[in-house]
Amino acid sequence: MPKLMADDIATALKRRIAAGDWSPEGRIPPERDLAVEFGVARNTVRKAFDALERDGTIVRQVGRGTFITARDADTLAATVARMEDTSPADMMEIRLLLEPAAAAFAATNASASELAAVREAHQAAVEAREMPEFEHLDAEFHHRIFACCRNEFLKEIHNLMRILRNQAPWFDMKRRSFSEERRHLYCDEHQAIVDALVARDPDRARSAMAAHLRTVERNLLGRNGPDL
Amino acid sequence: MPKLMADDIATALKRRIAAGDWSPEGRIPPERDLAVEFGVARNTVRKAFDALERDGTIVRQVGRGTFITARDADTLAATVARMEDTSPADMMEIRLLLEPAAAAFAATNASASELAAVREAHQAAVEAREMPEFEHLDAEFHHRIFACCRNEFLKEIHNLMRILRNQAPWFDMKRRSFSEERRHLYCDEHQAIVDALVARDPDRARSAMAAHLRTVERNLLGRNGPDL
DNA sequence: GCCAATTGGTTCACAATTGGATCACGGAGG
DNA sequence: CCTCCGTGATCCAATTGTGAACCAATTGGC
Repeated sequence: MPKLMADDIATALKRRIAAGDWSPEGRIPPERDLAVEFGVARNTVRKAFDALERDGTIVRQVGRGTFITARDADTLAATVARMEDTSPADMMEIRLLLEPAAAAFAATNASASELAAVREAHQAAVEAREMPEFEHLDAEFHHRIFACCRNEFLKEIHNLMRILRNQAPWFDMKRRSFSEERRHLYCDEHQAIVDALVARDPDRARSAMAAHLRTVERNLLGRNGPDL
Repeated sequence: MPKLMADDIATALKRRIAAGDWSPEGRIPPERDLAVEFGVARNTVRKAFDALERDGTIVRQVGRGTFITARDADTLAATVARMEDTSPADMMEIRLLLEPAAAAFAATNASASELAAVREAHQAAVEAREMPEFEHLDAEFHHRIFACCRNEFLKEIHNLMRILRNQAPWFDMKRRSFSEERRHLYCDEHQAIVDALVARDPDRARSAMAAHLRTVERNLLGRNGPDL
């Protein structure tokens, strides 16, 4: 008979919580069940829970159950909230990481109709004259490339970036950096990307996209990107 | 059996809305039908709808029905909901894209204390014996590398991936693929990454991480990754 | 224009589950 | 002998799900 079973159970529970046995923000099995599982009286489990409750790792609610107090870092909502503070520089760094790869994927994986959709978005952007409309079509162009990748997760990550970039501070920045000359440059670079996709040339697609993004970075942040 | 069904149903509904199951005209089946479909009392479905109505994803009208408000798949919440269905293969593809780059960033940018934190997590993982604990420390190791990158957005993306991988279907998959032998292999590969970081060698860090992830991919998906 | 069917809104009593609290019992150890 | 701690049991209080009934608004057919 080991001394202080309650303490032992408390530490065992802590480890299992830390290990993620019951997902964060999740519910812990009822005291009665755990008592059976540990082969111990319910009162003893309660003692153990008392300790965990005191140091704040769990919360108990009559009639509902016992819950792990999720640390902020471990919830989707908190993570997304933190993303909303992303700086333009950080964002550009990630775009530079993901989009050339996405363009390469697209060059190998895209179906004919998907390619047509990309060209169509490009064409629409060429014809757009005002800044908000061009902005929207530009984003659509990039998004359709991601839609060719055969990777839903990558597509959703880009979706996320697009939403973040559509929020107020970004919009002002884009407006300030916009000019007719730059719009033409972007269209040319888009054309180069489309050409590479149509040619099914992943490497050229990758480098065309990288070149384009470095241009965007230069215009947006007023400095040279790294030479990748 | 009160097991917080309303919450479960609410998240299920959110996901189906995000996925566009019964869009596009925006109408959701009647409460009575859904109650049957979920095998649950109508009152319970109503509870779930109450939550969705509060956070504005649906609108209800007596005599007409329940409708999706944000038909736009362009909200953060919907995007994240769709991410929850990410397949392991897609996830691994993105990890293979981001983590080697992150390791390279870390090799150049990490502060001494951040490097120490990475080593500490590695050491703890080496000493862990049980599968859930090792799993958790393994994730922590990877996350601390991202924390060295000087890119908050990249860090949060990884956080997001970590949370997704902690959900039920993934957990079972990881458990099945786990073995003592593989744990040792992972530890060795982690060591190689740590060595490269300490040596401040971005290229070696990148390739060590890539090699590690290909091992993980092989074990998790039971096939060879592409030779990058 | 009226009526019936559909659909969300509301309320109620009931049962099941779950944490909260207390008590008597018994063994281990001082 | 006395204290500490786990056991087993009992009862309480809070929450949730169930099933049913009825109301109110909308729609569509007659």
